[in-house]
Amino acid sequence: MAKELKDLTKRSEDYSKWYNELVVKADLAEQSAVRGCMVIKPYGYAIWEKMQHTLDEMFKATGVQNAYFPLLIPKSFLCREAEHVEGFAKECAVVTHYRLKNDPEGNGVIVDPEARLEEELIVRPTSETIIWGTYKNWIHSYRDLPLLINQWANVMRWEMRTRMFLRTSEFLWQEGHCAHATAEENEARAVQMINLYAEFAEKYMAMPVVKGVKSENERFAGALNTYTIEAMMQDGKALQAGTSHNLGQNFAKAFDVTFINKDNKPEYVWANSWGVSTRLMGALIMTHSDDNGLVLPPHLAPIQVVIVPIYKNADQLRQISCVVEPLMAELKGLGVSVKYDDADNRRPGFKFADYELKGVPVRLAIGARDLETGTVELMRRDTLEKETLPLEGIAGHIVRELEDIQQSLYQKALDRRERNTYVVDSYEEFKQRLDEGAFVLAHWDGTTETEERVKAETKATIRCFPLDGDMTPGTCIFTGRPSACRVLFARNY
RNA sequence: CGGGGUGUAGCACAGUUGGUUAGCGCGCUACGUUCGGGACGUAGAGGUCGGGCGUUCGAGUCGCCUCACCCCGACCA
Repeated sequence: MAKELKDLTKRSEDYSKWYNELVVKADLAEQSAVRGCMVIKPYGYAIWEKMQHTLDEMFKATGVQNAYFPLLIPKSFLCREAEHVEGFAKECAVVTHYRLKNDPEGNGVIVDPEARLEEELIVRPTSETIIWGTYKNWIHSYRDLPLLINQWANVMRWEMRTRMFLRTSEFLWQEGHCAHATAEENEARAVQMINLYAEFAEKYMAMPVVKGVKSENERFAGALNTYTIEAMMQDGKALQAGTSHNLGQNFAKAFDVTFINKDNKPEYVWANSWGVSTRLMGALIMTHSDDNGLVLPPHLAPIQVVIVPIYKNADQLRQISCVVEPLMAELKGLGVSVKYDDADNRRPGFKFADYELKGVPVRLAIGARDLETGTVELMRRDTLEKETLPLEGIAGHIVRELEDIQQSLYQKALDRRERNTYVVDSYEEFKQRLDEGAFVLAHWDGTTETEERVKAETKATIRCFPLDGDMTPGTCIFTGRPSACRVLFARNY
């Protein structure tokens, strides 16, 4: 037992390298042989699929359709939008050849030097360029607009340093690319999508977020305006969880995408793009998990309820199963995802610990004792509290309990963020609060120069101008110059 | 690309001033006893010690080279 615990502690230490000593390694992913890429294991992928399906339905409700564009982008496409190149073209994987051949010296295969591509292809780091290259052919009239497209895809950025879930070389994401006829409609769409992300984060991930606008320095290469949702992790650091960009007419101009408007005049199309990635899984882990492992909000848990039978022999198991099976049917009828773990190659204690590690929100245990008394033991993953309840009416109770867990996870995260958010008026306090792990609302003179100086001195960056922030002018706490409003500072992942 | 660190069984590690047959724990396999918080006993399987070259009678251990990974910077969702 002591050894087991030590082992668990070791796993905890191991995981802390990634997640700042917050949670135990929950075995969702592992590093692949390819530099900085991850293998997402089935249970981890099930969580991602749940996120995908939920987001997909939300997108479709706003009129967005899914499509798919090529993985490889001709290098020339990336040169079209100057600012985009400036911000993005650097850390990319490049395809230079199209064929291998057998090594004449017998050492396996080599790249065939004869097979050099005339133009290199870039493994997409994001798809704006190829999509706008395509939109040129799709958009001719105001009747073709708005064009609302989303793609679920993988992208690759040759990151110098990778971190599981938060910054892998290859990651899974969705990227929405919309084209609109007017600037107003376009801006409204960018705002709509950041609101959608915020709703997803709060309702499904139980993760409160600050909606805001990025500073000029932090915004997407080629965008007029970048909206962001920023979440606070358990150590007080910020994580950018989703973005939505108003790209103005930059990409339309770069790719010559015009339409004939109602007055029969040609006009450039207005563009926006928006995305969230497997980073959300990192956010989920770092927001709720504890030393026993994952804690999943019921709305995203692949398994919401696990039932563990406790029995001494096959006959007892049969009796327990007779009680469990109708309950399973009832729960499924209520839309609850339930697993009955009657595997006899693991003992109950092992299963308990294992499902805690997996973050299953509700656990039921039923043994011979319960059969006699007509009860069941229910445990909540978030509080680890156990209760013995009558079997009668348990399904309805579970549904309410799941909802309660969802709410209380959100409330707990919100309380933590509010407790650790400070309105600050001196540089001294600014530094002190950051060291404690906090969000800081402070006045700033609006210059990139000051922003970078603060980053160099404190490692804190401007996360955003909060959309519902305090708009009262003041004086910059770094330079004493006038400031239009308070901005949100934090250290970030 | 700079600075630091680690490579020994599936995982996590120990391995003395160089010494003969390379070890512990977890996991794995078989059998038995167990089963309400990660069970226990017995018996097993599993290693070109990251790779290469060198020093030596002898290298997991020393030297040089190389590769991979991790951490801190620059880059970034």
